Amino acid sequence: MTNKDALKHYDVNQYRTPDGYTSDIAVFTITSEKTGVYKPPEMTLKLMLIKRSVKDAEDNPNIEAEKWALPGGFVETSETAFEAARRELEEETSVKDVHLKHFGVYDRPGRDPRGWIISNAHYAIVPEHDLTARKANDDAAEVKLFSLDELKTIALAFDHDTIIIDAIKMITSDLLQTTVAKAFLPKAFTYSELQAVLLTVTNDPAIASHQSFARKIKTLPFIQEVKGQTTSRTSKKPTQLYQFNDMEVVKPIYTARY
Amino acid sequence: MTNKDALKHYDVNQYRTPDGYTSDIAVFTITSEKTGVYKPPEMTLKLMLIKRSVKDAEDNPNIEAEKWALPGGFVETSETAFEAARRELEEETSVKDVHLKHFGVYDRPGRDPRGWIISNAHYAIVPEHDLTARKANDDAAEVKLFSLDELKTIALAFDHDTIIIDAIKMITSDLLQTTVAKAFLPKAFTYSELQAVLLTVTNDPAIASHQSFARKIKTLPFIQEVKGQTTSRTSKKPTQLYQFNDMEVVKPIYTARY
DNA sequence: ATTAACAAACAACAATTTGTTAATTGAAAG
DNA sequence: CTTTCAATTAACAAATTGTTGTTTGTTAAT
Repeated sequence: MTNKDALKHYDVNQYRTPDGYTSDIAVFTITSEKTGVYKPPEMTLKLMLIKRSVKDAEDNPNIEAEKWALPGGFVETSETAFEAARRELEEETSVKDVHLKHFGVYDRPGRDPRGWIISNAHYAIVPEHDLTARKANDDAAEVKLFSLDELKTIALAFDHDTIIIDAIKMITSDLLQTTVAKAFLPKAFTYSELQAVLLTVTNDPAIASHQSFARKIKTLPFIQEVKGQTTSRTSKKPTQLYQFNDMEVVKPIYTARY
Repeated sequence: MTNKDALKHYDVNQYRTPDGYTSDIAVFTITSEKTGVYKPPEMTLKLMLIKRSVKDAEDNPNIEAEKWALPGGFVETSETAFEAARRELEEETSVKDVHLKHFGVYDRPGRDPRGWIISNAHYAIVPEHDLTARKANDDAAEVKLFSLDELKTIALAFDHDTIIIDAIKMITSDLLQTTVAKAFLPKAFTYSELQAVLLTVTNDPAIASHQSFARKIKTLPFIQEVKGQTTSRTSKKPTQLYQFNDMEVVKPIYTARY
């Protein structure tokens, strides 16, 4: 094999190599504040952050201590950053099968005082009740959910402020332009539950109007009725359940209404 | 400063570090085949690839020789992968100010036989005439533009087949869902030129129909008429020129028509 | 000078979708 | 029995789209 010969001559150290490769995760959840029985919930999009502890696991002073940060950690040689994110998320929250998506790389020289460390950033969507089982580990003194407004007011470690801005931008456009909203919802949901999810990131009147949205959901090719299935979660009158099918759509901005 | 104390205890070598960090670029262009004078052009989306030479710059056997590959190279400590992409693209094609966007990271263990090498992938949009000035460098025996159909038939280096599939997916959805189309067009363009760009990645009837698209372009909030400016590039009758303004829009799939 | 050719622009009308307001339904709660 | 309320249905005007056909401005051939 000709690659073998070439490898003999290849010196892996002719370039300076990074000092580390980390995987960070912006964990989003939507908290549902029930406004009463037989009412649709009020939903708020929140981001989970951990407070970096004063001492690390070996009892040494911790870097960027007492600031809020995205959960994450070093990627191992045997895994991808995506797999590392899944592993770390399970260590942190004991949740498997979360929706996870890469959204950016952060590699600005000097972004981490420990050296040339590249961060591969992902966002995750975790249902609220799965986060209640979360627990702080050695490196994380505290875990807390922040609304997008609260985020503006706190001190963040490293360049996590930049990463978080990008994460919010990405989850916002994905919620509106893809079917990820399904990761926030039960398999079968009502039109008003879907609507509440979307309203956490938009105030588009065509989505905010009950009549328009209830009429529209019936015609969306990527959503279908669950025939004969209803629930009374959101109203006294039993209401139709819907589910996403596996269709993915891309709609041009050039054919939309303005 | 408390970070200083923490750094004394931080051992940069406690984790295995990557053997390299590269920046790869999927360079897209649209070739305009003029179908005649005073006619709108036929456009085709193409990807520029380089053929890896048998020997490298030091006259040693080259890795993945004679396969087609994305241009790219190692990121230096003093720069981001994005800056490296810009630098390499200028070295390769002598073009500055190209539209450039990150779209993925490739870090599967074993993807590169030289070691643990992480690729940060970008796509670039370069006007066709800027690519004519391109020249092969030491590492690149040959440079060629491939249509999306031709790409399926050739041997690609490393995991560049996967990277290219993702690049095409990304530029397709960006062309339709953002205003990047402007990077393929002159500052002022006709409705049929914009239409031709979009038709390289979609066959949506609302875009393909001349009447519908010509009527629609007047109502798009992110495009405006260049008052009183016309051209005869595409027809004998002088036709109105348009330009993108700086508005960015996000249109939900939930309010589109199906 | 007249005419053919042709993309762009415009017109017109039916079909469809949306915005809006109002009425109805079904079950819970008092 | 009545009230309450989210969901659903109805109805109609307003706006947008699909479609077909006509006009316009210019080039090029006769």
